[in-house]
Amino acid sequence: MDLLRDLNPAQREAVQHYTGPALVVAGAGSGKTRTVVHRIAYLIRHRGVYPTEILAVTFTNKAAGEMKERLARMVGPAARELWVSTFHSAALRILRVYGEYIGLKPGFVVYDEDDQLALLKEVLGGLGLETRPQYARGVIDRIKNRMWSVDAFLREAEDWVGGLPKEQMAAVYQAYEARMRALGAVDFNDLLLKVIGLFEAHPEVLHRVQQRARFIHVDEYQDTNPAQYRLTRLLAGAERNLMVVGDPDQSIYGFRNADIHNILNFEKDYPDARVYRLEENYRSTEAILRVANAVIEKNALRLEKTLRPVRSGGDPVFLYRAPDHREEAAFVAREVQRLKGRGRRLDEIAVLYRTNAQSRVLEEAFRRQNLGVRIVGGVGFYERREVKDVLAYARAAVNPADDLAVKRVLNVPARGIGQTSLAKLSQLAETARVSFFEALRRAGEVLARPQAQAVQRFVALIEGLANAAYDTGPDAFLRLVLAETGYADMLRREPDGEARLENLEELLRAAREWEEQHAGTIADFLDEVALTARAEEPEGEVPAEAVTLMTLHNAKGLEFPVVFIVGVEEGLLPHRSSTARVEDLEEERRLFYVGITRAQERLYLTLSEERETYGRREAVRASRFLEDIPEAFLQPLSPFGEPLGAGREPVAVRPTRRSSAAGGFRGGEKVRHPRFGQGLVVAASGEGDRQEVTVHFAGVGLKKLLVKYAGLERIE
DNA sequence: TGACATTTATTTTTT
DNA sequence: ATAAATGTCA
Repeated sequence: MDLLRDLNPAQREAVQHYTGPALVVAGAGSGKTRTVVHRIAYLIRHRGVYPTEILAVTFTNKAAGEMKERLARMVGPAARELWVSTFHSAALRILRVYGEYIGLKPGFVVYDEDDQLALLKEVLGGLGLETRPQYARGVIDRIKNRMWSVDAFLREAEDWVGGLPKEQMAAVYQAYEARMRALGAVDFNDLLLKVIGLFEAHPEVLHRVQQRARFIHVDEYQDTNPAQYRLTRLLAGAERNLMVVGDPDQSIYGFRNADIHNILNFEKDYPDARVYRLEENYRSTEAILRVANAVIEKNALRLEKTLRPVRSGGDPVFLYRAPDHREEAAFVAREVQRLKGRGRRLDEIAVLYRTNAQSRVLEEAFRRQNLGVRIVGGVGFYERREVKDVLAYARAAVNPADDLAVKRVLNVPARGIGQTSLAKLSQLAETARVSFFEALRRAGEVLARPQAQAVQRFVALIEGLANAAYDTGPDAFLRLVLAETGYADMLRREPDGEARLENLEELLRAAREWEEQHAGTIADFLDEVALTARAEEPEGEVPAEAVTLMTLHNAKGLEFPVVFIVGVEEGLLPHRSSTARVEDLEEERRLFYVGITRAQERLYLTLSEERETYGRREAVRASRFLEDIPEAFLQPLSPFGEPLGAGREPVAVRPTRRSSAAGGFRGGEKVRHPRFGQGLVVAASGEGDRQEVTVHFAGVGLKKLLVKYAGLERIE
């Protein structure tokens, strides 16, 4: 297969780039991944580079998996020698090998956000300080990301941060770090920071890793944070065979300390960098792209670039304004139903929103239309209580120093070890300066006979699990946990235990799937889980045919023939928390841009006039970003998806289902009104005499009517 | 200790 | 609207 065939001139040049730094500015849908994959294949086939010398870093594990697959197809078995992973997975892998060099315990665990918060709650309580753990976590994140020392923090930070004077916050940070060390835990930022520390303290280790990464690719470079930036520079070292790929217009992770300047300044960092620009868009129609360009043009912080469509013309971009969020969701569902009727497959359709909370109404609307949905992200699978409990047993077995995990499962299921006993044991751990688990071993010193015996049984249980952990695969180990701890029995006795047990079945399935791909123990599986984003989790039962629902953030890198972006309103997009600063506002605009450029053929923008948040109804205004789009680029729609404003009237109406019980009306029914004529019920509330319906009448618009007086007649 | 009622926070996005 | 945290009583 010719690696250069089927590439445009710009892609071809990038693919043939050999040594030295390179920046590939790749607009949305410009064949970015394709270019990287071909380049790696080209290095192997035509430049004599060994696969074991190539590293490719992606943003998500999923992206890494996809890239590996495409490479396998292109270069065959040699692909297995390539190093393709995320920054965090790569860092963890390095630390598992070289961690001892910098004093990491062999069995260290990776703490996720929830663990951090739980620990911080403890730390704040211990210091007698009052602030939200989330705030403290945010500050600690910032300290680590900027790689500040405590002194630097005291010098640089505002006097009052995260709800505390900065001196107190510094104390929180130090206590947090000390506890993390004692627990044998590292947080997400630590993964990167410790590798940086390792490389700086042990150049020979850096050198060895560099042999494994002589040719480096960093995907989504616009979303790298300062630590990732530093790590990249260290790895690129003197050889500097570094190709970064990205699009400043798609930088949407500023809140996670990603710094768009990393890509904007690449040419300053590497003055001899070659720059390749991929501006030809193969994904979207011209109609969609001109909207995208109109939106992103308004940003100041960018590298000038215009996406050129390859696909001319196309359907107009549609705009629908709903009376409220329910009707907005109903519109989307009806429209999807219509598209399905015209032969669209549901998996060709995505609905994107700014916040996860918006998914709920949509899910309900789709269910009413009997349309399957697949929700990506949202309430995390690995965040469910039962999953966390079972994994906490595994963590406790792998690393008994993990106090949080031990405390979590000590009395789950109930073992008669209550708050009082827990407090005494914690006290003992603190005064004796030993781990909580060690304190459990000495329970006899502080507890009465029955409690002490219960604790002893628990200690024996964990020790038994710990013994098994060395040589047991995740599936078998987790089964052991369920059986030995009585956890499964406990769930069987609970009212909603059935659903929880099913979730655990899902966990076991995930473990088995993992085992098919990797060889390893429960400890390795825990690593995997720690680095898995919510968007990459197992999803449980998904209908065979389903519409995809997800946040705009999760949609990055994906494409769909039909895309709906819902809630294009002030307060949501841009989000209310991001309107104060220009940088934040520009990021919101990029987020909108990312959403628009996911669409291949058809794009719908929808918004509501009223929306319920926190159970409170509020009037909302259209997003300021809509004003950036010339009116001629948008086609307003009626509630039935018929073009408005062009003098055309709604025609075909699609009743949802069977009509309801006598008298009552429901959404989707066709009705006749003595004065307004034919119309379609778009919403109904209340019952009997008090039933109120919202009806859309051709040429009249939406009317809210009391059924009792309206004199509506059902027609079909 | 557990069942139940009441209060409170939560909704920005996630490796 | 809802889930989690807190409080109250048996």
